[in-house]
Amino acid sequence: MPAADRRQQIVDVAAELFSQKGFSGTMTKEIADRVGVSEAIIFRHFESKEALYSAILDYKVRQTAEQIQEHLKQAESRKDDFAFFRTLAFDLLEMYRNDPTLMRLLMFSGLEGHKLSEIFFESTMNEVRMLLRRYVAQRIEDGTFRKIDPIIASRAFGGMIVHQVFVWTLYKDDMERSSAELADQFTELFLTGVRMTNHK
Amino acid sequence: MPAADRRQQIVDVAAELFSQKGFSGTMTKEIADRVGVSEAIIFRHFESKEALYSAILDYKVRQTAEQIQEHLKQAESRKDDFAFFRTLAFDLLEMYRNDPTLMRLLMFSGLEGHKLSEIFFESTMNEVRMLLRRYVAQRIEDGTFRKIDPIIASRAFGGMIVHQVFVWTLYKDDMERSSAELADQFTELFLTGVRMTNHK
DNA sequence: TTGTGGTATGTTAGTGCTAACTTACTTCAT
DNA sequence: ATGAAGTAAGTTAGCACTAACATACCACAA
Repeated sequence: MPAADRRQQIVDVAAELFSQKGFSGTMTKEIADRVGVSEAIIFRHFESKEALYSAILDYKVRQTAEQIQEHLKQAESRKDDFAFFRTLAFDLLEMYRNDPTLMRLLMFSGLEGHKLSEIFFESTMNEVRMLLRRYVAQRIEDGTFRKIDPIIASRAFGGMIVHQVFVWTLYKDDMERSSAELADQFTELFLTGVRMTNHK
Repeated sequence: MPAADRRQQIVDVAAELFSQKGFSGTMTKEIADRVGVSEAIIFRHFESKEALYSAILDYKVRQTAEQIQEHLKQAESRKDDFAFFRTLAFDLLEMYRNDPTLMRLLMFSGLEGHKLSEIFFESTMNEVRMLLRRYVAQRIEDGTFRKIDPIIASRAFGGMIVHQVFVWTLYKDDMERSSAELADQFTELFLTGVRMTNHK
């Protein structure tokens, strides 16, 4: 098998394992076995276990960052408030639902204090936060939203989404709701909550 | 030092370490050093590292469960909606803020699939969820709240709170807001969002 | 065509260290 | 002098990582 393919294969398998058991809970031997190859091969492609872990996070973080950028653009192009928030919510929910490994990797590495996850939170996630804050601030100026704290309001909305992902990630969920339903209801609740009361 | 005291001391120190680095990231030697005692002492008090970990989770989970019960009771005794939700939000925010180790332990053990954290999520946290759902359902029946899905609405409110805790736990926060401010705004946003629009 | 070297991909069988856990012994208060 | 509290010094197993060797494939000069 050509080197590039094998490398990618190792990354895929290892991502799965690291996301299940964290960095120190995963053994290189196990990765090798799962790939169906001897342990030495791992170390031909990656300098160390640490380097492999970084490569995985880097890969996942890049991939996710791209997707999120896309979604942000799409959301920004929406003209009405409902479409804006609902698109954002739906896309993020779907993204994590389709790839649960990402959230687990981010949580593990966040807890373990790995740099790449910090970078992710401080760059990509920050863009999401900022977009939300700007949007809310703008609508307050417009007089459409009440005079709330845009930072807290943004966090409230983000919280609904992230927490749902959190629940999906950590426990077997006790409610069966589609991303669409959740996005609809979260958005409606939020918009009703922040709009001027005399507004339709 | 009497056995009971030493035991408690070990639990305290180990809780701190496990919450910082997870189960497999923490070494028994390190715990012993931090306690200022030889490693063998750890194993006189606990059968294994695993047993120590379970003891810690058990201790923390019980302690937290009690606190939460209290808070739920207090919240339930509140007559008006604002007081109910705001009390719940504030108490939970403060609880985790005062003891960040708990959230980290729960997250680590949740990710690692430890039983006790499952139990916690399925018993104590479930009570919180159920209380919220019942309350919301009741208010919908009363005609005070709009005909929303009580389960989703509860999750939305819970999400605001838990996510805030999540942010405090994982990243240096970029916003400085007190639990009181957050509780106020979350509650107001939520209540405005779910109430009948023609209601004051 | 064929032999020859070179390179890429792989394996086996370690090495050395670390970390959980143990044993055999010491100290000391009652 | 007995039992509770503690220690020093292992033992064992596992894990990251490596060295040495094996095989397949390919380019190309004879």
